[in-house]
Amino acid sequence: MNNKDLPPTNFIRQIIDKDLETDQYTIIQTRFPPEPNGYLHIGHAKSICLNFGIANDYNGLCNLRFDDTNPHKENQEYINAIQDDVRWLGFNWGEQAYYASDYFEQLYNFAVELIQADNAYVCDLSADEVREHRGTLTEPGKDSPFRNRSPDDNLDLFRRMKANEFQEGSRTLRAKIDMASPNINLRDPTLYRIRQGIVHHQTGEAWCIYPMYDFTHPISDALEGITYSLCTLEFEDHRPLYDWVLDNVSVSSHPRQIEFSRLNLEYTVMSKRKLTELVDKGYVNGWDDPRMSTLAGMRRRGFTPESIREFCVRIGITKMDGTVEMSMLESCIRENLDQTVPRAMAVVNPLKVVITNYPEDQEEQLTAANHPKNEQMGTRTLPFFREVYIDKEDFREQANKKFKRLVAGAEVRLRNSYIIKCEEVIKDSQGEITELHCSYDPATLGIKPEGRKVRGVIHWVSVRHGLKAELRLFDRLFNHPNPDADKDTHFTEHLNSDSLISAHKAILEPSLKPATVGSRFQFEREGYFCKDIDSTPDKPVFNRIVTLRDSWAKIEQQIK
RNA sequence: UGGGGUGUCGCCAAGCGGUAAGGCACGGGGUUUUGAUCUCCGCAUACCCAGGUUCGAAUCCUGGCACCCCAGCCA
Repeated sequence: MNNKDLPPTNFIRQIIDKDLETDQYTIIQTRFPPEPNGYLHIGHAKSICLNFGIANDYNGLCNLRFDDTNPHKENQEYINAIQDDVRWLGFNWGEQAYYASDYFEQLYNFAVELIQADNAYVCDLSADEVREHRGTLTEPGKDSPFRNRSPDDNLDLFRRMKANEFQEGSRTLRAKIDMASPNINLRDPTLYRIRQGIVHHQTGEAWCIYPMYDFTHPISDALEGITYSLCTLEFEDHRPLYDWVLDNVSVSSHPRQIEFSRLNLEYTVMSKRKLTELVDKGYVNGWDDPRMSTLAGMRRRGFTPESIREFCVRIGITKMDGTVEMSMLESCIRENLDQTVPRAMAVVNPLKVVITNYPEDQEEQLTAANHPKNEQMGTRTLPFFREVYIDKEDFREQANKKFKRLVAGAEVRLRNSYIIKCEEVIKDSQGEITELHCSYDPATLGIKPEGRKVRGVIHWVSVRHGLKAELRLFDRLFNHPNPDADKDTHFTEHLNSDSLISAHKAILEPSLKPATVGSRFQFEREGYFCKDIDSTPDKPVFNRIVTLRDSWAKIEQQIK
C-alpha cells in the first residue's frame, strides 16, 4: 500500500544514478526491442514498464524497436498487435517505431569493416559441421578450415553472398574471435546467414542475407544512442560478444548492457513457443483468448493497464530468478477494480423467493448506490417485485451463527432493499428445495432497525426484470500445467481438457443492460467481471477477472 | 567435470560494516446494507552452510553446498 508512494528503486536505477552523478550521460535512453514473432505477454510488461519507466522518470527516451532479423517467424500482424499492446499499457515511443531492418545497409557495411580488419570470415562449413567444430561445454572447439581466408577473399565471398550467388546454408559470415573460449558464444559466432525465398515484412526481397541478433543488437542500440540496453539474464553470456562487436566496429557510442531476471508467474505459460503452440493447435481461441497470459488476453479478460503496471512495480527488478505468486497479481487488479468499478448484483444458481406479504403485481423502483464509498459514481434504480431470485448457496434450512445468510425461520437483508424473513420452505417430491416463502418488513428499507440482529446481506434479482447472462468462471487466471509434472506431455493434456473454463448461466440485475464491452463490474461476493467481446445484446457474456470468494469458501468449510 | 549468474520470512523485495524496510499471503481485533473494502495488531534473535577478519558482518575474506543459464545458420 505504501509501496506505491515510494519511488521504485532497483539496482539498474542505482547504476544510472551513479552514472548521472559522474556526468556519464546527458540524456538517458532505453529501448524495448521485441521480435515480432508473437503477441506480448505479462513477462514483456515487466520489460516495458522498466524501460519506459526509466525513460519517463529520468526525462529520457525509450524507443520501440522491432528486432526483425529473422523474417521466417515474423509478420505484420504481430507488429500491429505489439504496438496496440504497448499503447494500451500506457506508453508512447515518440515519432516512430524503429526496426532493426532499417539498419540492414549499415549493418552490412559494419560487417565489411570487420572483414577488412580480419575480424570476420566467410565459412563454408554446414550447420552440422559448425556444431562439431564448436566443441562442448568442457572441451575447446576446433578452428574452421576457412578461418584463415584472406580479407580480400572474404570480402569477395561476402559480396557474393549478398548478391544471392550461394545456396541457403552453404556459407555464413562468422566473427573471428576464439574457438577455445570458455564462453561458447565467443567461439566464432555466426554474424550473417543466407535466407532465400522469404519476403521480409519490412524490406521485402531486398536482402537474402540476414544479420544475427548478436551482431544486430549492439549496433542497433549504438546507432540509436541507447545508453542502457536492458535485457534478461540469459543474455549475460552474450555481453562479452555485445562488447566485442562495438569495440571492433566504427560506431561512436557504446551502450551498456545490463541484465535482470525475467518474470515467472505461478500457473502460467510465458514462452512464446508454448503460447504459439496453444494458438496454432487450437487449444485456445487465438492470442487474445482470456485464458492467455498475453496482454491482449488479459485485456479481454478484464485486466486494466493500471493493475499490470502496479504489478510490475511491486515485483521489482533484480537478478534473482524466482516465481511470483498469482496472489500478487490478483491483489493488484482487485485493488484497482475495488475503487473504480461499479457494483451490481447477480444470482448464479437461482432459487425463487416469493414475498408473500408484498402486493401481487406491485412493482417498486428502489435506489442503490453504484459504489459503497464513492458517491460520485451515482446511483441506479432497481426494480423490486413480489418474486425475486436469490442464490441457492445463500440459503440453508439450518446453520450455525457463522452462516451469515438466509436460514429457515430467520431474517436476512436483501442488499439495497428490505429485510425478509423465511417463513416456509417449499420442496418437490424429491425433497429438493424449489421455492421459499418469505415475508418482508416494509419499515426496513434504507434503515437499520434498532437492536435487531440480522445475520447478513445477500443479493437478489427480480424474477420479472432479471437479465439472463453467461458468466465465464476460470479455474485460475491463466490455466497452466502443474509445474511439477513433466512439461510438454502434461502441457498438452491439460490444455486439451474441458476443465479450463466453465460457463454459468446467471441472472443479473437489469441495470447492467446498457453495459458496453470493456465495462467491469463487481458482482458482490462473486467477484469482478468484465463484459466480454463475445457479448451480444441478447446474450451478454461476462468473464470473471478475479474472485472474492476464496475466504468465503474457507468459512464454508468451517461451518459445514 | 568449462564458463556465466543467483542464494534475506510461504512468495516478491529493501539492505552496500553499525545491530533485519515494505508489499503479497497468512492469523487475530474493530467498522461495515458486499463474509468485500477500510482499519488496527501479529508475523525472520535472523539473512544457504562452515570457518575467519572486526568492538561490531546479511553486508568483508576463505572454503563448501544448492539452484538457474550457455554447445541455433533463434531472439
